[in-house]
Amino acid sequence: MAIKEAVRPGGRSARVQEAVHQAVRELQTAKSREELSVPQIAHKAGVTPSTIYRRWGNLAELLADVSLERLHPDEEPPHTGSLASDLQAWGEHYLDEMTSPTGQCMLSDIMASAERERRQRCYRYNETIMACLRERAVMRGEATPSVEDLMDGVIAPMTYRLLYDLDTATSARLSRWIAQTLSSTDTPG
Amino acid sequence: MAIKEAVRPGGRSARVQEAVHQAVRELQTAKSREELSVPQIAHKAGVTPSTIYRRWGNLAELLADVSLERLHPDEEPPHTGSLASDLQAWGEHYLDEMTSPTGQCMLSDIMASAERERRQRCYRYNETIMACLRERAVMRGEATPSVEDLMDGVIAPMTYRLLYDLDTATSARLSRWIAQTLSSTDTPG
DNA sequence: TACCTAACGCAAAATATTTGCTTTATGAGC
DNA sequence: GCTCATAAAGCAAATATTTTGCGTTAGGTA
Repeated sequence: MAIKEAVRPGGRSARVQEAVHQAVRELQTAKSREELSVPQIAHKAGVTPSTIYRRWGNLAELLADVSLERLHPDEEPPHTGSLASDLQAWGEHYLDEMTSPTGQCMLSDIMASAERERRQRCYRYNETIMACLRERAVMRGEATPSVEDLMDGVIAPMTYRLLYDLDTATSARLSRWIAQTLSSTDTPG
Repeated sequence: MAIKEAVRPGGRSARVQEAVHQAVRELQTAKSREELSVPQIAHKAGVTPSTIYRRWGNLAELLADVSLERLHPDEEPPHTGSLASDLQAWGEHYLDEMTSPTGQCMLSDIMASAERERRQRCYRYNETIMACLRERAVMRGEATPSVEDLMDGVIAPMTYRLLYDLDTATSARLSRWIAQTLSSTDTPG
């Protein structure tokens, strides 16, 4: 099953998709992950289970789809004056979200997806944010590392710890990652 | 369901566990992930499905259990003379394993596990290896970063890309991560 | 307006999962 | 060694989920 990006918009498909997503989001607030089932979601969404199976394949992919949508940037990260502080501010907000039970579920739902594309989209999402913050810094004339270096130096350790060792995903460490990553360009040569 | 580490060893439990693990490993070579099922594994292992459900809870946890066992260090990483080259050698081998279809399955099976403990064990496993390589370097009198810095600087970006953006998990990048990580201690202050 | 077709509903069939109860095998105490 | 207590396995019935074939509906297009 391929990831469907654009179902015919505005039509019945779109309504069904929205109803199902909505049903998942509502049920998630009331029930634990293990209590969720496709028939249950289908019933709440006013849809037959086979519709869900045909569209998403299985529960895991559906949950991953919903989580990925939730991840999307509501708005641009706040401006704080420097790349270091932009990274710190955005990162602390992100850590807050992702260390919460809801955030942890989102992360593991996405990781549990068999679709490589889906996981990659998660990567691209963070990449877009890094590119945005970096662009601001460039405009201000700051020396900046490449987007790739930001991904490796800041996003990677943060995500790694969010996934594997939650207790060590802290804003104190975030500061270190940022400092370390920026230091390689601040004093070039 | 908690992770069971030590079932009564040598007894029937151990035999069942081994038979089931074995059955999974054999079936994995012949079938794709989506074709695997608990009843099928149970049959191959000469066991009833309910035994598997009671011991592991579901297919995902069983697969995660098997994958985690496979991850365990067969032997100590080879000595190559310096921390940088030890890291490079071990890392290339690890990348090789984990970029293969089998390795990718292992990773996602482990990530799909709902058990935080299980994922954390994966972290500890890498930490042990980093500690081992670092210890060698210390014995040789090399300046070395902390284990935590090795995790953040080398393991994190490598794992992050293995999970989210496979094509960019390359040994060329590995060299960069190693160089970058070691440079912060090579020329201290 | 009249197709064409993707997506949905429905319901039966196939699978998978859970559960209550029975049986077996192991380890502990004698 | 023998007996007992118990954890884990087997079995089978009851549930629940997932798949599938086929008829229906609603958007899109000519």
